[in-house]
Amino acid sequence: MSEGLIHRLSRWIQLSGEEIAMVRNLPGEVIAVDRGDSVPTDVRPGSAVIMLDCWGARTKDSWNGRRVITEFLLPGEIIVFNEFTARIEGTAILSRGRYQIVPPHAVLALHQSEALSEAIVWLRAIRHSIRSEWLANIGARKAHQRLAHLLCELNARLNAAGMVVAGCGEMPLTQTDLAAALAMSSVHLNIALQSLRAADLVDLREKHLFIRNRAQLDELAGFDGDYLLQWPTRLPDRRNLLSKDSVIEERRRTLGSFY
Amino acid sequence: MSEGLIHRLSRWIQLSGEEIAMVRNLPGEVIAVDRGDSVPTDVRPGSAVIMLDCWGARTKDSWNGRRVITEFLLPGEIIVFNEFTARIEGTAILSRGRYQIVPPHAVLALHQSEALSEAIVWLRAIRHSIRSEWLANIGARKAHQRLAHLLCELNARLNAAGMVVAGCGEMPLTQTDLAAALAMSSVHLNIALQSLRAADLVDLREKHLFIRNRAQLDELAGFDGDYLLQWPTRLPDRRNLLSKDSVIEERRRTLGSFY
DNA sequence: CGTTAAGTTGAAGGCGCTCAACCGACGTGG
DNA sequence: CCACGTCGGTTGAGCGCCTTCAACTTAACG
Repeated sequence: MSEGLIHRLSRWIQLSGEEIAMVRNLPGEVIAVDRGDSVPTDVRPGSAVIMLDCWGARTKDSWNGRRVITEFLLPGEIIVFNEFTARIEGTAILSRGRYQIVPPHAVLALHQSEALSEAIVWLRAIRHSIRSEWLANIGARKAHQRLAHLLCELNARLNAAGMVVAGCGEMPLTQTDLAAALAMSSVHLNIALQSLRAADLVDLREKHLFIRNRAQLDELAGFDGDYLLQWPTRLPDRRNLLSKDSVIEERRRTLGSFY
Repeated sequence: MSEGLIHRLSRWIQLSGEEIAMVRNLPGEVIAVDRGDSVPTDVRPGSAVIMLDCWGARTKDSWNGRRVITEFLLPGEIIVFNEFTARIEGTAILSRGRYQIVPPHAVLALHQSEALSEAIVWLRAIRHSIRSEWLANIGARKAHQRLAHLLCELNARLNAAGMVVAGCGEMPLTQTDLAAALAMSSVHLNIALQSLRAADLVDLREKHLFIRNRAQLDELAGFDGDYLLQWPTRLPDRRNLLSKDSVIEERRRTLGSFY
């Protein structure tokens, strides 16, 4: 079902045929949506939402009625809901497509696989790291650099799902969306975007993002993809630090707690 | 040892004498530090850092050499390190004091207590929610409102540790620190601060924060403390949704995964 | 005392905001 | 089939928030 997710997971781990089948045949309601829809806030804790082929965003309605985007959800990305998730942010749909709600028992089943469990935790760590980088991005860069940085990131994340061909991938975000994520007005975002276009760095139109000069764009943005944790060192072997039972218990407890 | 942490934990759960003793007698090296120091990056995964009586910050060195603060660590707050933590951000010390590094086995021991485990997860959820709010804060508010909002937050967090008396608490952050957290220049932060002072809303000097007019400050900042999750509803009882074994397993797996 | 860190102030300028109008594409309904 | 409304994108004008640079003060500390 979700080839994007499988592609992402396969980036770090060798999935067995059984595991691939498990992911591909995940149970749970598949929901067809369009831009403007949102994921219900009463998703059962422990469930996971998989963006099958639509884009989404975590949003917050802040002061003055401004809707801020705190995080983008790309096709093939997975997010596990819990008691807090809905209280913190909303979940908006930004493009036509489908997502899936995987019930708690199936999420648990995924975690039975050592490799899948590790990969899912890793994906979550990536999302956390991205938020951190966003704060740094907004805090330190000028508008056109911020935009360049975000486009680099989105391109890399799309690429991680195998959705970039020849530097070009589908990217249905509106300029308003980008502005809401980058803490700037849509008017100025338009200007920043055009400066990138004028320099022939990116081509962003008809819902597609085309990086025309990756090296130069990275340079302008000061982009270093390390924070995306795309090329992980293997998790350190902790079996020599703790007893065997402790290892299992510790994995259960702390792999999920990375900040 | 860490009365602030105990105070924070007690906010939601009734700690037994045994649990209080367990927290108070946590093992692990206590380290005396001063502003400018930092927590080593090679903290063993699974360890926890407790800010006993010093302030800290997670920092990121972004483009142009700017050091951005992504998160403040207040006295009595606890953060569990894992394999990713150090790769994502540094951990700087902002005031003289002491922190403690609790070894993995002791962190696991804490989690043996149902109540403590729940509370620690809750504290982590709060920290995540705060980051989300920061993005919204920076994205939607003007400089003086951003500052007001942060001061409201800090006051509330200090209060959660029982460290505010008559609206006044110790707060050793420099204006440079505040600026680095709020995505603004220290010069303009100074101006924003003086506008708050002129309106007699806050008094910030000699390392103390005094909220002089809470209602008006909240109003100006558009501050709603809900995101601090200070008045939680109880975690929903999920025992009717899953088998007994599943409940235990699910808690282990998903309580840590809240985004 | 000399040095360093933190806070304060001024001046100058530009980056980015708001407001507003307009265009093109698209979908819908009369 | 056309009229219309909506949405997203683009552009212009004006201005003000905020930044940078710099100098100066004060406090803390050896």
